[in-house]
Amino acid sequence: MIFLKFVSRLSNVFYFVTGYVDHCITPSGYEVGKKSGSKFSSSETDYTPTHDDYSEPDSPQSSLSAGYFSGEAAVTDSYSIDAFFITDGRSRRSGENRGNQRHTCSECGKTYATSSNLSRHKQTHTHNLKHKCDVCGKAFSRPWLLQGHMRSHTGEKPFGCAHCGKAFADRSNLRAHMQTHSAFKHYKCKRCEKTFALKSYLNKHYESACFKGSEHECDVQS
DNA sequence: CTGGGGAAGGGGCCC
DNA sequence: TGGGCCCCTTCCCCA
Repeated sequence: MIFLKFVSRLSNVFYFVTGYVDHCITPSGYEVGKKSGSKFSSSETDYTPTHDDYSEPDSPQSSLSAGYFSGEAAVTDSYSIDAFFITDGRSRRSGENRGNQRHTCSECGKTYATSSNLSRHKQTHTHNLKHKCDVCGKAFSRPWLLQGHMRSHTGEKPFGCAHCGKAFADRSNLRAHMQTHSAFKHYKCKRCEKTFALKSYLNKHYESACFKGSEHECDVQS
């Protein structure tokens, strides 16, 4: 069973921020990541924000780096950049090719891969927020949203960057932070050709004077 | 205007 | 059916 799970993760997609090694991080920092066993380098696995091009990993090693930072906040784990950008395969892309019947919401017409997903979605129509914070009273639709919210009260930051030591309460925020370590800026403005490391930066740029009032589309620098 | 981080929402999938 | 974990995305705020 454990082996099957392991194999399953082997087939999962992953991505990696390019340019990081040569342009940004300290050698020692990268070595920490290398210890995780990943053989990938920027030359062989380019991170593509459109997620159109994934490569199969040759090595299953990932997860956590050897580094451990204990800053002001309690950091449970620290993640190297290569380890961090290897997913466990539960990404939204993994089920796209299944071709299963979609489940449609009778209220809004949105479709979902599973009945469970549809059921969960329907809760957003009823506004049934049954997961309530004991501290501030704020309610959430899902338990893990409450968990993440509680970290804002406790100051817990389980996700640490193995390269700079900064810790985050949210994994996605750490992921975004990892991209700031990359010297390559994958998102390019179609009008002025300025490039940005994060898509959100580009979107903000689009809302700036450069692109105000005209059509735009996200372009990815190749 | 850009860069960065915090917080939250919601879909995919597994158990 | 629902919890839990994954992911991406967006919004907001601040330097």
